[in-house]
Amino acid sequence: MSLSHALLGLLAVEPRSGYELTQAFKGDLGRYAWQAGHTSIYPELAKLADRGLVEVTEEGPRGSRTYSVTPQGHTELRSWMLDPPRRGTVRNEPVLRMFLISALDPADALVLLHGIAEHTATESTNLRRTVRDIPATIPAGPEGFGHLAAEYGIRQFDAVHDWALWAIETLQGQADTKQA
Amino acid sequence: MSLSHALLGLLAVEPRSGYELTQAFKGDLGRYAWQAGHTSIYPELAKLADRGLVEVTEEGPRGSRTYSVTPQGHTELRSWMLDPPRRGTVRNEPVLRMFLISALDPADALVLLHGIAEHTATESTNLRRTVRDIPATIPAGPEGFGHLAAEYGIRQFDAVHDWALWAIETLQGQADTKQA
DNA sequence: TAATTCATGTAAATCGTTACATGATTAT
DNA sequence: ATAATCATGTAACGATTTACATGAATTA
Repeated sequence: MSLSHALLGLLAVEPRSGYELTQAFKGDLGRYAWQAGHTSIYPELAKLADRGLVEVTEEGPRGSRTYSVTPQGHTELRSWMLDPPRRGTVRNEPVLRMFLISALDPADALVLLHGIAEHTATESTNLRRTVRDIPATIPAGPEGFGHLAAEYGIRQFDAVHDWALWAIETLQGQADTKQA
Repeated sequence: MSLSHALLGLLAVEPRSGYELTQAFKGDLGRYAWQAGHTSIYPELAKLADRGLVEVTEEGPRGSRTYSVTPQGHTELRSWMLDPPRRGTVRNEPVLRMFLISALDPADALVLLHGIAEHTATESTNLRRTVRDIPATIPAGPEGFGHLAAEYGIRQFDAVHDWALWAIETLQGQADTKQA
């Protein structure tokens, strides 16, 4: 279960309350990497605190509690990040669709591929816009790394886009050959 | 929950028993797209049968039962494949790590990035070998599509590899600038 | 003062994994 | 005969989601 590590990582960048963590999951993090709602975040914070990996370092208005990562928490996070990436849960719907394309007839497969080409083009454009809004010089601090993640996304979307175009050509080429 | 659609898709390509489906998830499908063990597959097959999306079309030795997709099942599968891809569960550990890179100090970040560059190079090479073993001409039937999925994987790994090299340069460039 | 946002929680239901369990058939 | 593989299942536990619930502080 990686929710604990997601929380640890976010708190390592900057101490936050459960509410603020919940907001973080509503942005690109939840969109591209890991989803979580407040009903799983609050209990998980309590568990992390029990294990001594985080602690409440500040209490604010409306009963808000700001959590920080303890030294043990940092150690745990670091080893999860750098350890031999043991097989985590693989659950990727878009890729599953790729594997199941063979269950569609060729006409439907082309419709699907055209949709993918369109979607990836849109997403890539959106991410490029996001990057353009970030100052040109990469800041030295934690913010600079958002740049790395965005660039990662752009390259990924572009690769899938190019693949979809290639796949469409390949399938159409086959169909033409058959008809001839 | 996409397990039902994964099963539907696999059975649409070719009728199989629960045991054979379990084997399918042990290959590239489970490695890259969707994981499932027999303890979730058997109950799910029963549910699909209850809903009339699959049916037992053959019984073999050792109590094995071969399932096929019904017409309703085909309809359901097709709309899942082509429908506006509503947001499925996003749960991607590698991408989560990308987002949390900012929680590491620069030296650790470089270690992580080097590991990624190495890993993606290896995976890409493996997949290229797999493709080379497939006959040069793409077969017309379902088998031909394995080619598409493999090409998808290769391009994805190459993109991440290039990104990691770029990220390493970017981070090192920053460090150098700072020191100068 | 009414609506919105901030801020946290619990309970029930669903889903998934691990461990447990059984027996038939085939290969050595 | 023994081991390996084929073939299916259940039970307990843990994680996740949806629905329910409350109240403080801020904004209009």
